[in-house]
Amino acid sequence: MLGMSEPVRSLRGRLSRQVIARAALELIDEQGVGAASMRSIGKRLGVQGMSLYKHVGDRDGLLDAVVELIVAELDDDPDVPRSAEHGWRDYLARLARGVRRYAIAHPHAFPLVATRPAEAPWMNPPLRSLAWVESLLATLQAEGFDDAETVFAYRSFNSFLLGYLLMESGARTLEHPVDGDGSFAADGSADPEPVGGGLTPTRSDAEQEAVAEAEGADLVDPQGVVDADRYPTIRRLARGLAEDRYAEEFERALEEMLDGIASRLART
Amino acid sequence: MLGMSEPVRSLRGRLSRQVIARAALELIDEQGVGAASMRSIGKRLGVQGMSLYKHVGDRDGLLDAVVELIVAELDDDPDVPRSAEHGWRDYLARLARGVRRYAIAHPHAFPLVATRPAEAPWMNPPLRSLAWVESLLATLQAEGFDDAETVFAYRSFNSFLLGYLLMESGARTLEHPVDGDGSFAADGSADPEPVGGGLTPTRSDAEQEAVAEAEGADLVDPQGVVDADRYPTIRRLARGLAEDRYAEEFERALEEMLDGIASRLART
DNA sequence: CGCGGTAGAATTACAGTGTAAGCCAATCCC
DNA sequence: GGGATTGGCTTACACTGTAATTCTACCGCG
Repeated sequence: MLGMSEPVRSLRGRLSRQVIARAALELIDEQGVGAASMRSIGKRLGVQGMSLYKHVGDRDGLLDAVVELIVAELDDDPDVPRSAEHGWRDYLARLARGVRRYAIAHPHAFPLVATRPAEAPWMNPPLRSLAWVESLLATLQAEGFDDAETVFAYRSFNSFLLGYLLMESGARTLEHPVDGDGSFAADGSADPEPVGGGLTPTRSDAEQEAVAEAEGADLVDPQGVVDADRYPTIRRLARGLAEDRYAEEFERALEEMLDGIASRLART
Repeated sequence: MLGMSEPVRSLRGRLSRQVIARAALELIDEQGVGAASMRSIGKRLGVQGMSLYKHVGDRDGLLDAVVELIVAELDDDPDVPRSAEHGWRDYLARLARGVRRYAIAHPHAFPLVATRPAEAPWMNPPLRSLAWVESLLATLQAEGFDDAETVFAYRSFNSFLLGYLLMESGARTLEHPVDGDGSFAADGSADPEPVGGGLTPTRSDAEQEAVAEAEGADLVDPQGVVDADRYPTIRRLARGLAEDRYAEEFERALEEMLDGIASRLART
């Protein structure tokens, strides 16, 4: 038709599990997981939302694809080793740093990696792929770990990274907010009569809530300043607690975790 | 009206943030977080769904209330100490065991405790309440910890519990499934062309996916049996990896974490 | 060159979700 | 008693995931 430069040119075949996951991850990074709806992902790809189902099957499938995509960043990370050329400590340390890199790259998505149900009880975050788990286990065994030591190291590795990085990415998320969990940001009203008494040693249970001086209650004002009378220690340590020492602390905690594994080796 | 024994008797005042959170937590425990919608919670309380908004303000508020409720189980736990009568090690260990108790009591809800955005960057899971954080920090200081040591111990405590318990509750969740994340269970079709190449050292990026022998791909069959050719180490260690040694391992890992704090104390 | 067959995107439709707005009755306080 | 207020009810709407169906551009074949 004469002036029509590009009459849309057929979207056929432009979609795939991979490009969908990529688009979803972008949305999550920019606006939180709640923003990644089928329709919004479709829109970003110039496609109709329902079309995604041919490739991901399901919303759960979509999220699984996102998790795979994130974990797959390890494959492209040049500092992550394929085998223990410089010993198991170096191997595990580099791998751990690779995991931290992707966790920091996707603070809004990391909780997904950490909490999505696994395909088997031993297939734990943050590796979450048969290939990487096999690689880790086989590498340790090649380094002389026996079965029990290997399992021990695997669990130490997982739970250390999970805990540390969830803490770190949780704190970082607060600095780049976006919205709670999905849906839309509600105005910050609040003033929430807290549900638990809070450390009072009363062990009763029912019918005694009465009035209970429920006024000021646990509260952190918008600036993050806490009631100095009730929480003096927090108040005093607040600055130190908020300080970003995550990088060095990670290195130190990592070494400590590796020491734990080493001492377990020495013990047998 | 003669025969009308109880003409409904006015639901007025029966609702509160607390009873709502309780109902929501029951639903979550039984059927996963996705099952706890405003309307379904309302139904369980014999109430209209919209009525909840007068008490929780928001869905986020609801989830926060659930988290508060769970953490508040520490208040009623007779084995959780209020102060370090038997030294800081005993104090931290008992507190940690209390946290583990509520994590195990609510495996479907624990990810909420672990990942819900905090009110301040230093207010980390799994304690999540000013009262408990204040208690922990003050107790340590009373035991002679200086500021840096206190912060260090706080972080170690948090990230250890977060990691270990998320791993454990994740594995346990697989044994008591229910449904992925919300919505309804999709039939277990799958066969998902994996999104990442998986450990291949190729660093290209685009246009080379071609066919890529994408057949068998990373797969764990319904019985949890893996391809023994491709993943021999996993296959061999599978039994050991799946074994439930969480209780003893927790105790050992806990001691190790406490050792880390102790050695940090000694170093100054 | 044409011509199914088919894969993959579009369309329609529906139940379920969070929540804004307004209503109305029960309760409380004077 | 009689407002005022509280708290549950109703209605309504935009948005979600997804089942079912239709359309259409492309592929391999003759």
